[in-house]
Amino acid sequence: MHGASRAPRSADASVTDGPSPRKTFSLSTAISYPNGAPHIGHAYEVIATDAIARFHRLDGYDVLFSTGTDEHGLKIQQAATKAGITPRDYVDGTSAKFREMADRMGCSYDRFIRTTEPAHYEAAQAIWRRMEANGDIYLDKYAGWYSVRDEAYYDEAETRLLEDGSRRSIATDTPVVWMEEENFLFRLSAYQERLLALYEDQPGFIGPDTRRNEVASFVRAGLKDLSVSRTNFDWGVPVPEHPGHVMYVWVDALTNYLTVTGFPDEASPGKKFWPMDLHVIGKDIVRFHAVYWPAFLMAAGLPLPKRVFGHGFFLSKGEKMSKSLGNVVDPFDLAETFGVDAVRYFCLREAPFGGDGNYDHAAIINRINADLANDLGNLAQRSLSMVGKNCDAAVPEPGELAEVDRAMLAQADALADRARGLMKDLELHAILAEIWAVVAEANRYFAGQEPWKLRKSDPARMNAVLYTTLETIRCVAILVQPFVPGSAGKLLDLLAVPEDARTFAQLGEGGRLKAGTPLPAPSPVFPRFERPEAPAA
RNA sequence: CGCGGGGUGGAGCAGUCCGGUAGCUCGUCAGGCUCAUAACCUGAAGGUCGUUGGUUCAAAUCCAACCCCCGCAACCA
Repeated sequence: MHGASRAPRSADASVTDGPSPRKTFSLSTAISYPNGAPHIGHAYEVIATDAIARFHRLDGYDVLFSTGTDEHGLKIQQAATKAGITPRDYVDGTSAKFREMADRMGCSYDRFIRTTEPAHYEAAQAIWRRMEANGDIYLDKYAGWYSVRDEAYYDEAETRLLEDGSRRSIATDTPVVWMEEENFLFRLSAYQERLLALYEDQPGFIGPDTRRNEVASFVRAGLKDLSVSRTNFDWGVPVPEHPGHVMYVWVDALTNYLTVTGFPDEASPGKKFWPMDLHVIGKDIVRFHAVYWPAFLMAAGLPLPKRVFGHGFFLSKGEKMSKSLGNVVDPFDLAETFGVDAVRYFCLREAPFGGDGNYDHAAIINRINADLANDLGNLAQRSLSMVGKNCDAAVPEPGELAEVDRAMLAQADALADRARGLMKDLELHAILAEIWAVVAEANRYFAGQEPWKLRKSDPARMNAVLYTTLETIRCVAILVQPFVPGSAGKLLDLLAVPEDARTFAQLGEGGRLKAGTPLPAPSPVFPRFERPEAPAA
């Protein structure tokens, strides 16, 4: 049941055998709340996480990459009622769209978790029982002004009375009603010191740094116990032994990360993936992942994830995208217009990972044409077409390499370690910048060596230059696989690099091109994007 | 009163933690090349780094005050 992998994993099959267990790397996106259509933000998160997952797979790790949908809660129940169908039918439809989106974006998740799965109910109830057994969950009567829209209680002072006698929250301006509930509370207040110690001792737990500062100051301001059950609706995971209660959505939702590792089954093959190495989430839900989640896990006596990273948002002309402003960008449209790899490249290159980015058509077109088509695509095309015409369509014999050639290759070979170092800090944009610096260098090298002149004056030298260029492209292509998997694969096809020779272990001396290997006819890998319509106003 | 992010050549950004010739991408202009996807290479123009004051031999970078922009409701990463 667990770990059903749907994406082809060519390289993995051959190396999983053998007695020594490989080092693991497990990571997740947040699970999406499917009460609307997926937009570019969801796409961004799953694309970035996919790139990190692919990077580690290529680097020899045994990877678990999970994503999915968070399907419970009052808002879903209400949306379903409005649509005149059951919550179950409702989420079956909307969850599928999120999964389609991840597929469309070329994401190689190993597990798409839905919180409505039986396995997840079991996990959520198991963690509940553990927290309860630890004495951190207790029953309490609660009364206060409740906002359905916010799913939150407010103190009377946080509300205001309108002229018509109704009451609204001041902060959110949503209607509130007086509610009295018997609720289970989680003893969050007991974890304040331990959480602060966690942030202190494990500075990498929350990233980027600015987010950690925010969270730490929030915790330092004092934590109140958290209401973790609801009785006013029933679309949720039932609280064990208390059929009238369903769990607060965040208890339920956060537990998905355990579910995907097979929790609570001790014998599950996924157990080795807990604790996860990384949760990639939006900056708006850092608090839930960096405060509630570790507190729940501490209460349950379970190990904590290594890192929670809050990425930024893509803004439209500096404004938040929103349905009401009508400036949302549909990921399906984007992929249709520009191609999946172009969208992936843009998202990961345009904004520093962790910071906000700006989306606009001119920017993505510019990236596609300048970086993908002109720099890398054209480098491949100009070198491969020379090889096709002048080297019998096979990898040329390099002969003795000159100093410039070796310097070029040294730069390409140095990329892997630089990339690994930057990946540790999740500097995805910087990895791409480093790779493209080598691409620029390769273009300079090619122009400087003028192989088209050597063709007549010194064919052996031409061969060395072309070989060096092809080899540089090979290294670049292997390294960009996590970011633009489809195009990188095509590029490697053009270089006749076998499917099983495309991991980071084959970078540099580990897998140099063999002279004489026949090459297919070159064709453009990254076409330029030409505006179909007249320049927009 | 608040919390956070930001104000650097035409545009978008890096650099600010650990002061010391202001850098990158795109755009513009000029030149080169012709292998290549009107691509590639070279060079140039263009910024008193929000303002004011302070520390210092030296500040985009440290300190203080101030000004401006954007989030901290909702659908939502």
